[in-house]
Amino acid sequence: MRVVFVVGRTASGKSAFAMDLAKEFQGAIVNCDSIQVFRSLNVGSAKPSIQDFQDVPHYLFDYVEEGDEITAGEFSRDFFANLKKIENQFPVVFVVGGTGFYFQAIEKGMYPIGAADAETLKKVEAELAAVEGAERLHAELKEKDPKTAEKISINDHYRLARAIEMMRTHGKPVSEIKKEFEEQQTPFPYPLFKLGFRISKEELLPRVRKRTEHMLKAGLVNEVKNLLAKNLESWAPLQSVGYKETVEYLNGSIGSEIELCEKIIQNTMRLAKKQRTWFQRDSSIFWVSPENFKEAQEKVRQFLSY
RNA sequence: GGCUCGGUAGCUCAGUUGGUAGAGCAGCGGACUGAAAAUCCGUGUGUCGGCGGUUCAAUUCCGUCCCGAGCCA
Repeated sequence: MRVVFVVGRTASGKSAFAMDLAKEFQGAIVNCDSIQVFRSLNVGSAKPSIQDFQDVPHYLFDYVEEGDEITAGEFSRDFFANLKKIENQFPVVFVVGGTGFYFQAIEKGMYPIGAADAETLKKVEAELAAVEGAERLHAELKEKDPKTAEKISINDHYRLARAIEMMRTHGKPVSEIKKEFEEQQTPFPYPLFKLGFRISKEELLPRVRKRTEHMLKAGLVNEVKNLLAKNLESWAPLQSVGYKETVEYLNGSIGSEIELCEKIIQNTMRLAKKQRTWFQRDSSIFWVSPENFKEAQEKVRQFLSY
C-alpha cells in the first residue's frame, strides 16, 4: 500500500481533490484532523458529508466519543493500527487534514517517553503558579538545558511545565531526549508522497465565508446547545474555532448571529494562516495551486502507478 | 435653540500639570513532539475632529466651527 498525504489550510479544497483521486484509484480516505476525529462534532468541524462517507471508505473520523480527548501520540498509534488493518484492502490511502502536528506525529514519530507523568506535571504546575514561579522554573531549565530554555518563552507555561516534567520524570534534559530520538528515527513505513494545497488568502476568504454561513444554516448553534446540555462545556474541542465562538454566543458574550458569523470567519482565517506557517517549512511537499492542478494529478498518478 | 460630556491607531479606549503619544483587540510575521482548530513569541507615525489664537513650543490652554451622545427647552 502507498500513502499520500494531502495537507493544506482549512477550506482549501483538499478534501474534494482527495475524494476524486480515491475514486479513481479505489483508495480510502484517512483523517488527519484533530477535530474531525470526534463524534458529535459534525457541523462545526466541516466533516465530510454522509454521501462522501458512502462513496469512499473513510477512516479515523468519528471514533473518539463525546467527552473523551486524544493526544498526538494516541492518534499516531490509532493511525498505524488502522493502516495495518486495511493495508491489504486498498492500493493507496489519502491522509487528509490540516493538523500539522498530527502529520508530524505519524511521519516522524513521537519521542519514546510517552505522555506526561500526571503527578509530576501537577507538582510542576503548582510551582509554576507560585509567585515568580515561571521565572524560577525557566531559570532551572536554563541551567540544566540551555538549548531547550532558549526555545521556550517564560510565558509559554504549557511548554515550560512539560519540559520540566520531562526532565524530572526521565532524569535527562529534553534536548538529549530529542537528540536520541533523532539518531534512531525510523523512516515512515510506507511509500509516501506529500501533496499540499496552496490557496491565497484572497481566494480563501470567500470560501470560508460561504462555509461558515452554511454551518450556521446547517445547525451549528443547535449542535453546540446539545453538547452544553450534556455538561460538556469544558470538553477541550469546544475551545476550537467555530465551537468556542458559538459557546460565547450562547452565553451572551457574542450578541448576534451576524457577529458570531464574522467572528468565526475571522478566527478561521487566523487558523488558516497558522496552518500555512506550519506546512510551508516542509520542503518535501509538492504544492498544488489552481494553475498546476492537472500537473499535480499527474504526479499522484505517477506515484501510484510505477 | 441652550447646557453637559465626548471626538486620539482598523476597533475599544488610556494619556500628555504645554516639550508632537500607548494599551488591549484586530492585522502582519514566526515558533511548535502527548492540549495543536490548542498554546506562545515578535511587530504600533497616528493631519491626537477642522480652522484660528496665546506661546520658544499646542494633541494638551483659549476662541470658533463640524460631528456624536445625553439633558433642558
